[in-house]
This record gives sequence, structure tokens and C-alpha cells, in this order.
Amino acid sequence: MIVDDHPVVRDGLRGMFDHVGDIEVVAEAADGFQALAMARRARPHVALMDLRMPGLDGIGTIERLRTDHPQIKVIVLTTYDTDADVTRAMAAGVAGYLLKDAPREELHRAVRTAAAGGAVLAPSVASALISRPAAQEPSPRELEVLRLVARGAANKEIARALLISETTVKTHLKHVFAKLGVETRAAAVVVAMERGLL
Amino acid sequence: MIVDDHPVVRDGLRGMFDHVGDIEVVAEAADGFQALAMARRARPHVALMDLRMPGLDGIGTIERLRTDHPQIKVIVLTTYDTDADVTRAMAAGVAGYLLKDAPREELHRAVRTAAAGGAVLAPSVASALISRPAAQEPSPRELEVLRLVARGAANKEIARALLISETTVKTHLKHVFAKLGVETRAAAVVVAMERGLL
DNA sequence: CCCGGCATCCTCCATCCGGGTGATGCCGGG
DNA sequence: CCCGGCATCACCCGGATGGAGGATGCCGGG
Repeated sequence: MIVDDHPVVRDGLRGMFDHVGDIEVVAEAADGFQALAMARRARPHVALMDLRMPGLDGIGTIERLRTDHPQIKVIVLTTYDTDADVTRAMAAGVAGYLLKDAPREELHRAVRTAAAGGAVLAPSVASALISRPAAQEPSPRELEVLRLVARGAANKEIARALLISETTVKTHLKHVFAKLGVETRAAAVVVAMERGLL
Repeated sequence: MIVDDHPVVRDGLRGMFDHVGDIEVVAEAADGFQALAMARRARPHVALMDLRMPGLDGIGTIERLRTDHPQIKVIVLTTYDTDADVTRAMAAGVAGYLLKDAPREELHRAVRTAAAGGAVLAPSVASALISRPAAQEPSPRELEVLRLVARGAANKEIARALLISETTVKTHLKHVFAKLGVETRAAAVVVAMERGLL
């Protein structure tokens, strides 16, 4: 099954598996909801899944697939390999994570490997998982503060908006800085955006 | 001619034009240099061009195409519609700007329109061009300062790094804030990243 | 049951940031 | 030739920021 909101990509993938004997494209979906519906009907062995989609996104779709159809192996196929995307996909339980610049043969191999119960990782994704010494994630509350910082809010405004004291805002930010390895709010929002946290 | 670094997308586009009588895919390229070489050999009427590519990127490729082969109409086909991408593409002289979620028929129409000398814009791109009353661009020097801000530098450090006084740094930043419509450095880097300026 | 993480709060303080006002020299386009 | 944008600099000031140190209550996992 192919899940991607871009018609071009869906057609491209379908074409790539068109004359491959042991692989058949049994369904296509343009978003998460369609994917769940198609999975029930078409019963695919493997799903190639984009992460960025309108409506129900890739991670949410994968989580529901894991509970409804645990036998379906999901391979993430996306353009990005940000830490946040990769870790969330791993946590959701995927059988593979490839980037869209992967050549045709790699995709064939990946689908076969996944169907056989194996796992496939793009090199850059693998290294992203390994070279993660202290990838501390800010807590939900801390991210909430950081989001307001990204909008240009001062500590006092954040305090008012979140109904907490200004001191608390500063404490949250101090922790955010430590976790992201930065020293200023400007650098913090940059790192957060690069990691896909905002 | 199709220019895109993703094999999947190239195949998808080729497939989409496969059984269309009046359109023929005469060349494919995975980056800008290949595109220039193929353009010379295959003499396409229209080029579908991705912007983000390794090596020579889309804008650079378009600029060279415009001088070497001004008769080739270029349609940008990309995932992003950030202000920076759109304006740079327009400045480079493209015949169209579409997003990758465009359906097959739209692509067909776009290629025919471009070949006939017309212009095609995706709705969101068109509105991005229109709703730009005061889209002030920071000057190169101002962007240089902003880049250091994004790395977490204090004004004093920026001054040292750029060999100017701290006062000048503040002046540059004041102008940046005004141009981006923000009030803090954190918000400034966010807006700059969203507009593709960093 | 206790430890760690989270969220909340406090005080003190040096430094930094952003706003205001004003100025100079240079360059390129009208 | 003059205007506007760019880049450079100075002084002043109030408020914001970030660091240090400590404190409380809550919750969930080992």
C-alpha cells in the first residue's frame, strides 16, 4: 500500500513496482484516513508511508495501524530525517525509514526485507539514531513556553498567557536551554525548529 | 525535460506524461549540471524543475538556462512555496510555479500553457505574490547579523565577529525587526527561517 | 517506598536588549 | 544633483534576560 498526499509520488512509486514480480501495489491513499480504510479492505503486507500529510498525519496513522492491523509492516518514506520525525516514527514502531531520494532498487529491497520481518534504515537516519548522546527532549510545558518565545513574547507576556509567574517562565526556559544545548532564546527556537519540535 | 533529484518523482512525472499525445518527456536530470547538459542535447520546449537539489540548485540552473537556452520555458515544481523561493524563481524568469501536490491534469495543462507562452501559478503561490504589501527584505549585512543571532550570539560577540561596533549591530537588528515585523530576536529568526532567509 | 522528572514558586544581581535620537559617508538611480 | 538605502557609529535609559541558589508538591516507575 502506498500512502502519500502527492499524486506525483504515488504514481512514481506505483510505476517503480509495476513490473516487479513479487511485489504488488494493492492500494493507494492520499492521507491517513484513507490509508486506514484501504488497509482494512486491501490487507497489504507492507505500507509505504509519508509523514507530512493533511488531516491525519503519518505518525498518527502508523499508531492506529499498529493497533488495528499489527501484521502490516510500515516503511516510512519521507523527505526529512529530523530527529523528531525519526524518533517518533521509531517509537510508533516502523519496519523502515527511507528518504525520498532512495533509488528504485533500494525501495524494492526495503519492501522485501520488511515483508520478511526485517528492518531497513537509510544511512543518514541510522547515524541520526546512533549519534544521539544526550538528545534531551523538552517537556510539553517547556515546549509551550518555547512556542510563545518563538512568537516574540516576553517572559511577562508568557507568564500572563500561561497563568504562571514570570519566575516559572524563566525556570522553564533555563531547562529548555540546558536540554537544547544553547544559551539564548533565539538559538533555542532555531534548534527547536531544526529538530522539528515547533 | 524533468529535473528532480528524487528518482520517485522523476518516474512519477514520466508516468504522468506517458500516454499524453501532445507531450513527450525527452530528458531527465537529477541535478542542475545534468539539466544543462541534457537541455543542450535534447532541446526540450518545457522544463519541470525542482528547486532543492544537490550541487547546482534550481534557481542557479534556471538562470543559466535563461541565458543559454532562452526558448526553454521553465516550470518550477516543488514542495515549498516560501516567499524567498517564489520571489527568487520569479526574478529568475520562470513560466510557472506549481506545488508537488498538484494533480496530473493540472500538470498537463501547465506544460501546454507554458509551451504556448503562457504562465501558470499554483493558487497559494499566486496569493503569496499578491498579499505582499510590505515584504521588506533585510540587506545582506543585516542577514549576516541575523544569522549570528540565530546561532545564539550576543550583540557584543556579533560586533567582534563582524569587526563592527556593538551600536552598529543594534542598528542592524533594529532594521531587521522593522522589516520582518517583529520585536524580539527570537521572533526575528523564526520569521526569517519561515521565509527561507536563513 | 523513595527517587527522579515535572511544574510551580521565590530572591538577588550583572548584564543584555530594544527604543529613542541623532549623525556621518558612500553609492546608485531618477 | 539630490534623495534614499546601506553601513557605520555615539549616548541614554528602562526593562528584560539569564545565571545562581534554593524550595515545594505531585506523580509514576523501579
